Amino acid sequence: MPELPEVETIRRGLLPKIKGQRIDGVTADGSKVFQMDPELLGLHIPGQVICDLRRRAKYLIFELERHRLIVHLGMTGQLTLRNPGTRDSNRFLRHPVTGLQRTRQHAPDRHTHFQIHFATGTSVFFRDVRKFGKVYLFDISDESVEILFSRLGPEPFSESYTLKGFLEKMGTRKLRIKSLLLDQGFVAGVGNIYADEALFQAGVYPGRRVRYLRKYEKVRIFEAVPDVLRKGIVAGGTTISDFVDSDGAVGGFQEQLNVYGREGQRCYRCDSVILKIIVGQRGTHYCPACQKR
DNA sequence: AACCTTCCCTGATGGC
DNA sequence: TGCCATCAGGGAAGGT
Repeated sequence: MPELPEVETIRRGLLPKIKGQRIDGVTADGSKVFQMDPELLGLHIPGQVICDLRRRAKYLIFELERHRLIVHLGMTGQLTLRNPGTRDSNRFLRHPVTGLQRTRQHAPDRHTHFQIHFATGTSVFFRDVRKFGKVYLFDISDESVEILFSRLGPEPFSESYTLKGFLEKMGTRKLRIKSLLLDQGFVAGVGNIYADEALFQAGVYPGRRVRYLRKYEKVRIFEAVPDVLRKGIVAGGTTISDFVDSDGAVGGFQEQLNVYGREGQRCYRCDSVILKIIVGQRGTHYCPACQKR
């Protein structure tokens, strides 16, 4: 599940390879991931240069000369480069939930929803098995793009992410802290994995009601969120099932997870058995000794 | 307004 | 062997 570190890892991998490249052609299928007529891609995109690739929350924004192509990877979305000079891989990563996933550059298949081709022969593929991803195309002068981002909270690495704002937004809210961290309007970019890891690092039980948190606990959560996200980026993201970077390689942060996916295993810090519960309809992992109720 | 639940979607898995 | 329920979850929609 691509969260901020996975999306940022993709951005950093793609940017140097595609910046300044002129788009030669585009192919797209009729998938529901497209939030516009997919034929508009072929109509508008070819001929334009990719000026930049930015990220806002979990969205990737391809800045073209006259358009913005915006991609949200949803649950299983992948954005990869394919170099015609490199052999496609037949290696797979095995996962009990989502099964076999390619781990290297691969040829397009039935889940590949669009391809951007460059004159060099290189392509960018968007592949999404479960189709929870979304693709948008905006004219560069279309200000309605802001509607897409208007409800997003602060970027955890920006100056808009302040303790003061963090505490104020918590206010006297009654929901559970895990659910609040998943709310993209509270802080942008946190998903299920990093929410669990941040709460472990902060030593806070995920089911705690926000209004009953002590101030020092809120401060620790405030600090833990960017900290675990940063560690995730440094490790190249987390691969539980589908995530691959722009070169098709798996991430490394799954090796550093303290609680996520570790149900029944021992806590590295205190040797207690990690538990899994449901919070806000999401699987939630925690250490009952390090994160007391 | 705040909060909670349901839905979308696919492929692997386990029970019968 | 096949069939069906179950699970994973980001985010929007619908309900209370």
